[in-house]
Amino acid sequence: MTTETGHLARPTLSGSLAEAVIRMIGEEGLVAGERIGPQRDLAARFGVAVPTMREALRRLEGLGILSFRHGSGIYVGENYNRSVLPNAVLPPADRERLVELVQARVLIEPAIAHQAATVREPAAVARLADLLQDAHRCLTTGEDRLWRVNVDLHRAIADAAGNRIVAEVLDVILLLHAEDQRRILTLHGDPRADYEEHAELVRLITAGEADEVARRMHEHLTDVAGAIGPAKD
Amino acid sequence: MTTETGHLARPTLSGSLAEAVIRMIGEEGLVAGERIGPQRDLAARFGVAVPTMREALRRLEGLGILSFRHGSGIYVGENYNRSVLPNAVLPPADRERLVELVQARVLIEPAIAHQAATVREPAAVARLADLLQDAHRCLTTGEDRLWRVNVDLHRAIADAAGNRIVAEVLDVILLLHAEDQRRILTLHGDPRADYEEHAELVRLITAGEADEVARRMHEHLTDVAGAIGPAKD
DNA sequence: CATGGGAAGTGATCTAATCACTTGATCACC
DNA sequence: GGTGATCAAGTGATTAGATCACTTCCCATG
Repeated sequence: MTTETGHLARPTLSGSLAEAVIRMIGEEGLVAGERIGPQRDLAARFGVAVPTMREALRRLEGLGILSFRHGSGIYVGENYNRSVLPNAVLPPADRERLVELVQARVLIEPAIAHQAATVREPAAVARLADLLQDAHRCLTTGEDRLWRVNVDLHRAIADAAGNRIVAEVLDVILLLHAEDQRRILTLHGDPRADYEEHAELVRLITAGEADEVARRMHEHLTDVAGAIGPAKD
Repeated sequence: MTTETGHLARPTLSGSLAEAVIRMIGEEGLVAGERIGPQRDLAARFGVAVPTMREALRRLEGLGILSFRHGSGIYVGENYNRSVLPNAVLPPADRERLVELVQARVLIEPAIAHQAATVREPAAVARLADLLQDAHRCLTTGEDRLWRVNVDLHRAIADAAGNRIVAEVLDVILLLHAEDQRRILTLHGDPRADYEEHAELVRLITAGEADEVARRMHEHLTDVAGAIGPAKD
């Protein structure tokens, strides 16, 4: 029970190498998308053989902190300096797992919306308006992008709450079994009603109506959860 | 679409190997702590050279899905079939980051407590009583374990909510910069008051007082956040 | 100016050998 | 007979160098 080291110890060479690479990225001020040196140079720099260096780099690739491109180079990934990460190699989800995923959203997102209406991070609030408009466009033209836009809208709400950890948590939840979530939610959802509810959520956040937006967000998500939850397949 | 592939694609050999290993673990029904075969056998089985196989395994090690023990074997780790993972190689946290961490708890935990008082997963509720008693013992004897016990109590509350995703989220938040969190919270906290508040939280959960426990949890955490938040160092 | 080819840079994989650590059994000693 | 040291086998860790595959970009050609 209370043992649990959380796999944080790194007594191994490969482990300390990974740590050293992280430090190096920080010192050189590299950001996501930029290239780190060639593996051969890195190996020489840290005084190890290429395969050993590659093991350390692969480890970071698993976390999404690095990204390999054959023939091109090794690049800093999106998850560098990100705290909460999704398990990228998760076994396929059963129905129960998906229900839990949606219920987790029911639990967390109202609180996020409440905070968003309180903090109202300007950049994110501006993006809310854009996304809403974009969603409306997709709705009239029937574009496939609608799902993505709606997800981005929920993420923008989290951004408006002004807390990176919270934003990352929601990000991960929305990313987990993303395809399954999309299938299940588009199946049970009404695009028109979704849009109206999103518009109302954005209005309430902009107006700073924290309590009301939390209530509405709860309803917005409970509708979906209720539709898929009880169904036993 | 907004770019962002979420590093889910695995066109590389090392990537599909990692996926295959995950499948293999599932098929053989292995659980955390059990040994997977020797790397040489695995390499032969999947028809690749040892270094290539090791790269795939290292990638999973980075995620905490595997654990290497020199001379002993390679074992299934705690994070197998876990959805939400902590970044184990995070650069050191600045003060702002730690404040966000605590604020994230303020945001999420009241909702968790509310759900816990509603669902009241029996096993977890039973553990709550045990942990409370344990905390009391630590308090009287002045043991160092108190911090760990208190953290476990918060985690048990999340378990009582009966949602694995939510429990994992809280787990990760409590694990992030754990040492910094411990330092900052023990500095500003009053062990005696903490115990009383925890006892009240447990009582309310057991009694199913969802709204009240959410309010109390919010206060319980706001006290701490308020104490460390404004201070500009 | 556009295009195709080729050279250089870089990652991907392999082979095969050696070293280091763990584990368990064996065996000597008490 | 029990206890402890020792050793052998199993397994991970690291190395070296070579070769193949992919990307990028420059330059010559049309």
